Amino acid sequence: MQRTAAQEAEALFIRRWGEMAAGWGISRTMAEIHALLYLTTEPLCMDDMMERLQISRGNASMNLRQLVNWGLIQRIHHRGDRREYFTAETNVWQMFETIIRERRRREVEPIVETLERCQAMVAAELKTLKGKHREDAEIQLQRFRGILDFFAAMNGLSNAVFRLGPRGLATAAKLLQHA
Amino acid sequence: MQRTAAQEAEALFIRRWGEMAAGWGISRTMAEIHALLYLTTEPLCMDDMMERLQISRGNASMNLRQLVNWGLIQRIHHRGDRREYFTAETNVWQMFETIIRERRRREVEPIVETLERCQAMVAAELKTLKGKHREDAEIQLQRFRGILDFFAAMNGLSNAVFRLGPRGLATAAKLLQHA
DNA sequence: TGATAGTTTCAAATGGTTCTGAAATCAACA
DNA sequence: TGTTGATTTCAGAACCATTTGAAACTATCA
Repeated sequence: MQRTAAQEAEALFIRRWGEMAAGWGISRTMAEIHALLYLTTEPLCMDDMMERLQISRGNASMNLRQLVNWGLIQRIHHRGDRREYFTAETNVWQMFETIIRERRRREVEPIVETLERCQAMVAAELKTLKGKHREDAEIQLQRFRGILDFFAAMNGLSNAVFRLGPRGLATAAKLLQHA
Repeated sequence: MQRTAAQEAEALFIRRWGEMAAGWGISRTMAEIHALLYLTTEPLCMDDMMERLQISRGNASMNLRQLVNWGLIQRIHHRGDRREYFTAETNVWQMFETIIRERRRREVEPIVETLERCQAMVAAELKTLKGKHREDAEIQLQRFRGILDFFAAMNGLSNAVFRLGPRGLATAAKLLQHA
């Protein structure tokens, strides 16, 4: 059976999307399922995906659940069909916002909290310190502040871009060209 | 021996920084070494770090090399001392730019290349297709384009922000507030 | 050139994550 | 409520990246 260009392109994209995701701490399979749904117009059921990606039922189930939790795909029920179907968000802009918000919540917030605690700990001890020790503590505080400031600025920027909506990125880039 | 707040804060930050990095596809140890150097004013040698982080010589060597490759830390030689010392970039802004550029080069560029190939493959076949097949192929092309456009906009924005320099992020966010 | 301190390399071990497959559970319908 | 088909769970298997430690290598100095 001759494969069409569309089929080959699909396979190629799915593979690469999975590889890229793996480099960003997202499981290859989760990304592959997402890629498959992103490219497909009709909703797919679990068996479709197991067949297409050659994965086990358990694996499919776990990763589908995660994708739903992230808000990147949706469950769909067809009347008169007991199976569940899934579709992906196809608005890339929306996808991006979802991913950024989730990762911020899961990974950035904990480190910000830690940094604030570190700052507080050292600041509390600062007045009891003298000489070299005091200088060192002050430098350490600067370092913590450096990262905190960065994250704050990053949040500000991403919120501003989100606020601009779907064309936000391009608009923002254009605006900044002339800044 | 009583630990100072500064020492505890250091340990806490190093641990969390490593955990965060692990969630982003960067090895825990690499990030811990980086965190240690980021907080320390004097350059450290390999043995200092092995001791401090409880890691083997080989591990330290490999990760130090990677960090140097990324451009996040520098080798330093002290006259009359055969050992190599290392320091980290402490300008968070610069750090950020370095990381974004590296990851773009390593992870984003390959997927962009793949997407362009996918597009080309499908586009070439498009004129031979009719009816439903043609519609499907057109939708697939839209999906590929969607991601490509997104990456292009993202590149544009990050370049614009880089161009603004150290205060770029904050400036950009402020500008966009009023857009 | 030999001796020594320092660094890199690499095969093997480890540890942690992901995946499988079958049993348990759940939900819809008669 | 029982039957059936779909989904979830989970213990063990498989897999992969990281780490170790020792040997090889390199550079410096006497």
